[in-house]
Amino acid sequence: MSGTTGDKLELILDAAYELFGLDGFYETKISDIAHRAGIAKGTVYLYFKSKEELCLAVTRRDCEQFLEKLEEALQHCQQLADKLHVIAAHHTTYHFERRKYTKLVFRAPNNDPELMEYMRNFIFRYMDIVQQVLIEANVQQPRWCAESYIGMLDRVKMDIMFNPEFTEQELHERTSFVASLFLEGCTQQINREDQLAGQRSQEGESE
Amino acid sequence: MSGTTGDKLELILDAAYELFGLDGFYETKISDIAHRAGIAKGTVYLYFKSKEELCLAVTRRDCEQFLEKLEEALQHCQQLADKLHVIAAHHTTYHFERRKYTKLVFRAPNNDPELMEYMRNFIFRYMDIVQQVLIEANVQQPRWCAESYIGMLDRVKMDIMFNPEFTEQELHERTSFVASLFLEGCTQQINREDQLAGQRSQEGESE
Amino acid sequence: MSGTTGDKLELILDAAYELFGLDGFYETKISDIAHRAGIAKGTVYLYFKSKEELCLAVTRRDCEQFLEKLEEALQHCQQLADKLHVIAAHHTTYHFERRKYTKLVFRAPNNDPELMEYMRNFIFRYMDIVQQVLIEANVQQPRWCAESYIGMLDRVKMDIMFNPEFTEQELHERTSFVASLFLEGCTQQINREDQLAGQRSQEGESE
Amino acid sequence: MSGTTGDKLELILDAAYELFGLDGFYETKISDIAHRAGIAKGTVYLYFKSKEELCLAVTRRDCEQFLEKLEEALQHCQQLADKLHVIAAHHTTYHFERRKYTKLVFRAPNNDPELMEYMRNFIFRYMDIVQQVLIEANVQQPRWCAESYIGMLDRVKMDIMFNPEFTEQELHERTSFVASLFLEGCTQQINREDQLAGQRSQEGESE
DNA sequence: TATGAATGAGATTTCATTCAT
DNA sequence: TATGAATGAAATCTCATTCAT
Repeated sequence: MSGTTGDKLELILDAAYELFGLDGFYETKISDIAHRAGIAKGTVYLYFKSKEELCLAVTRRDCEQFLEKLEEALQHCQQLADKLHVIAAHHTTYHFERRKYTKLVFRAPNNDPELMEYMRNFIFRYMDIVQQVLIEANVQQPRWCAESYIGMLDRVKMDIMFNPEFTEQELHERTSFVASLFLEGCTQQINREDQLAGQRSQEGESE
Repeated sequence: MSGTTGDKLELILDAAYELFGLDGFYETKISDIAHRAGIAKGTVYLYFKSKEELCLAVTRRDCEQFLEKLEEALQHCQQLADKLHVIAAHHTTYHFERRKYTKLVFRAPNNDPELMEYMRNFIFRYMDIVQQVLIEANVQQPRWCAESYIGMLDRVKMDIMFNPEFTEQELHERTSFVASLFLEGCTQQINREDQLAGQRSQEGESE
Repeated sequence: MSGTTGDKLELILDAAYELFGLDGFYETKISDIAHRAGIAKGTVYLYFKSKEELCLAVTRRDCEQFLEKLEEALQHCQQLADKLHVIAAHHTTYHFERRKYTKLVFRAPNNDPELMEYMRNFIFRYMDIVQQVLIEANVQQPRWCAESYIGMLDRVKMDIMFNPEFTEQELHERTSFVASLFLEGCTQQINREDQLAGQRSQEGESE
Repeated sequence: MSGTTGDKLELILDAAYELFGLDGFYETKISDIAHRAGIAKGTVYLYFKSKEELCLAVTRRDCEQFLEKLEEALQHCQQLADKLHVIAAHHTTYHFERRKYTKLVFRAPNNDPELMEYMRNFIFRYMDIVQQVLIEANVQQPRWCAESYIGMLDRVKMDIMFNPEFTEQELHERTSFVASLFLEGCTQQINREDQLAGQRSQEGESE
């Protein structure tokens, strides 16, 4: 009545994002979504042909936003280390901010080919961006590196999701940690540690 | 007599693993499972109180096996590098061998607390094993390192799952790559590359 | 519009009353009720949350009607004897008119606490009405008398239900009989009979 | 193994009586009965063709016992008043003793013709006994009187069943009350009361 | 007789989707 | 567009009964 078409579409997407994210695709009823959006059940079907299509739209909006913001953030820095940190921070922060809803990813319709295809594509695009950063810095095997980096970050995401007490403080630490681990590997730390140990043992008799 | 009982339980678990893995929890009907196991629908309920409980049992069997085999494999090597490689190989191979079914992980019942708890626990136990390996090698931040390593491997798992043409050859390459990246970080490679480039440019005119 | 809604609810209640009454709660399938009401199975669940709730609604409608009509009928008479007759006639006639369906009372869901509570309450309300009539006439032990009266009438109801050939003629006779028995007790009749017999034997030799 | 056939049959009947009585026919599972009887589910079917037949057997045993005991008790008295009291006491006591299980009557299979027929028959036999007592005392309309008497007693039974706090004390009072009400009617009490009131008002000015 | 694993018909209930208004 | 009552397919789970041992 008072709103335009666009308004209602947005309302539906918001409601669906929230409920799919909180309860999962299968557990969320169209009527719940309509109720939360403050519209009638039938109206949902004026905008989306099916529950699956709605889920795809929700996912798409979320993922596109994710990529957009990432690209924007990457424009403000030049160095590899900076860029990696930006990527990491974006990944973890994005999911931290949406930690109530991030579960969406586990709770999508299992057998919707369009959604599967979109997700496959999304991850490619995400990897492409990271890969590009690595290529520019002459990193070898940029594709696989990119993928590994995203994997490391996704594990942090899982922690955020599974652990309700995950703090912002921890978020920053973990973010920096992942970036540095990726850059230098774990051996660096061993080496340094060993070197320190070596120095210490030279200085005196220690275990 | 008692063998028959065991048989049937195993038949159900196998059928359920296959169908949950192929089609997802929600898309799989108990009657499908029964049919594939060659038994009657009601029989499933003699062994499992509910579909959720069956799913939990399937998941549990799978995950326990995963951890058992990992620990066994780790006993045959001493060096950090070897151990990391064993972990990586186990992770990727395990999922490669079950690549038709690994989807199970995405397709679990969304809101079954017992399953959620079990999965949470499983990941902890997995991380503990990796962490222990790192601790023995004096790696700093062993917990976070372990987690990152698993994240990197999980990303490979996703590739295996999403990409039907993933080859065994690629599997080995990716496995080694992840282990080495984790050890040395991506900068190592840049450095080497830069050094090589430096050397080459000293020797003559290079691009 | 709103009339339609009411219609459907009424249709369901009518169908359920008929089928629960004829066949019993457990033997009646929701699909039967829907079919008889000329609607879809799912529609029943728009109006009633469960089969039990539907049964409660059916029972409630029936019982409330019973009490309403009773109270109305009682307003038209003053004397105790008249009132007792009205009560008896109402009880027997009500069940005679519904003799095909009265079986409902035996055929309720066994363990629905709400229904149990409602029935318990209904019988109290019924007894209160009868008790009030007795109190106004200074009858001693009005509670227990009321209860006994209802018991006597309920036995007639059972006869009506169990005996398909129960006639309207018999109905009236039984009704009057119960009312008079309740008022005067069975001894009265013995006495009269004895007196009559005594008189007769005094007058001469009779049968 | 250690028991005879008779033993097991009795065990089953006992268990079935208890469970049908406590939970109702539909809510009681054959497996529950077997469990409580300490035998295997299949064994029940060696003794009874179906759940309905078992229920019939349980009911039959219960009802036959009821009638037997009643007839026995009636042999020990001569006067109408005594006999009526014996009938009342037997009815109420029997159900009081079994008050946990009396619910059986409401919870029988709805559409088993054999059981329906048996119950119809049982009530006839019960009424015949009471009727005979009344005939011997020259009570008019002995059939209807008998029926009314049983109705009054059945209402007490209902109270016993529905009211968990029904005491033995109350049981005796109610029993006597019903017997006396049946004999003398409620008017007697009014008359007496009125006479007393009349006497009192003659003796002085009292409210 | 006794067992209890196996069966499978069948019932309730849910909910995505439609469509008359 | 917007509504929401109505639909009905479909899925889980139960449990009386059977039967091989």
